[in-house]
Amino acid sequence: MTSGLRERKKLATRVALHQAALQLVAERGLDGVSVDDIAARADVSPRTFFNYFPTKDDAVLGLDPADSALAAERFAARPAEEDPVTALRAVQAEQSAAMAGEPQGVWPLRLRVVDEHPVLLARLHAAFGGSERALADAVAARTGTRVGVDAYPTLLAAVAGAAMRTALHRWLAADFTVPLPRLVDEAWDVLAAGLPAPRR
Amino acid sequence: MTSGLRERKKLATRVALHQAALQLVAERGLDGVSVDDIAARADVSPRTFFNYFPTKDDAVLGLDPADSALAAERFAARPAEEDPVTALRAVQAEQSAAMAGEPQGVWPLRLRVVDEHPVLLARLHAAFGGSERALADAVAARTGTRVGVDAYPTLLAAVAGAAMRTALHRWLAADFTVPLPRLVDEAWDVLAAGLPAPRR
DNA sequence: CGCAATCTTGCACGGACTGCACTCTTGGGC
DNA sequence: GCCCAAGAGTGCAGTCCGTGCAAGATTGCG
Repeated sequence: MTSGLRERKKLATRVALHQAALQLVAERGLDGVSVDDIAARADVSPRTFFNYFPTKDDAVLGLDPADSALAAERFAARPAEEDPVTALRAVQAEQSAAMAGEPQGVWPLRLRVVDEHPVLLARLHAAFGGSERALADAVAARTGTRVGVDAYPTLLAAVAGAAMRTALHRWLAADFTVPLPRLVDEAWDVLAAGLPAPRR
Repeated sequence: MTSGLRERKKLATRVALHQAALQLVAERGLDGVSVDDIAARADVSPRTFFNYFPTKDDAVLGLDPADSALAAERFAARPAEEDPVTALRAVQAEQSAAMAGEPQGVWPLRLRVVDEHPVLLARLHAAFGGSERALADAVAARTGTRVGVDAYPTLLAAVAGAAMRTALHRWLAADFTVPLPRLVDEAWDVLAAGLPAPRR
């Protein structure tokens, strides 16, 4: 699983850099923290920082680049006879549970920090965008449609992103007192019903 | 309407900077163009550039900051008895027609450039995000729901963004040979139906 | 015509990020 | 255990982005 010492060390510094970046920015704000600060707290040279993250912002978010393919893979792994929406709901149920269950409450902290820095929000959305593109391909494969030609795959992928972002937004607004998977589920209920106006 | 000479000149340089940025980046790529280059082509000093745009990326996109409130305003202006989805469809019909009708084909060029530079895509999505937040407030006001508490307003706003982005994506993919408003409309048809799997 | 507000510009600076070259560590063959 | 090749960490120098400040030019208005 975790192969050599080399791999483990590399992962460790990556995590250390992310933690340092996230915590420092939470304390001092994005502009109050320099790359040098982050590198110092993680005990590496400033130059090394850029061997791990291409950008200060990326270090703060600390997203695993492999994550962008994850949703698409899990979607593709669902039983073939399943409705696309049903399959997607299942995938996001898993994912949201995983996010909520991460140790140290990384996601809550991430979301708080992101909420205060529009730039990071843009970066996060860009990451979602990567997932969505991969997901659109998977949806196209499953439904026999074509990305770019038919509306369905791109739209469904984008809507999935919308569902997740909405859920995250409400999760933050509720100060993380509500289970994230439930919020995701509620979003899909509204979507599957065709977005009817709520009765007042 | 257009008041003094001052105002007109200011707008002119703003447009000049945007055009210069967009065209240069289309020619040489984002990294092949510096702020100095852009300022030079627009005939202003490099320092002045930053009086108009906070960022090189923003100059390339050249979005009017007032646009972020536009969708919400038009939505609020729709007849009160209208279904939220219906109202939103009408707003996006107007907007997409306006975008497609802009002189010089600015939007096609923008989209081509954005397509080649993920960073710009992130910035563009951030701009959409601004619109969506304002829109969510408007939806909340209309439906008597609360942003952050209820799913509906944030979700509907996010879905509207998804519809528009999907339409823009297909517009680009079709090399702008299909009318944008039709693509927007198709997206909403699928959404209003609850995202049923397309029959193969 | 002349003053006040506003724009433009140059200067200097800090921070992000990159290419290059050098050193140090790790992993594997012997 | 020894050695060497690959990979990782580091320092240095340099480019470009973006900002505060203060001086110079332009416009609007009385």
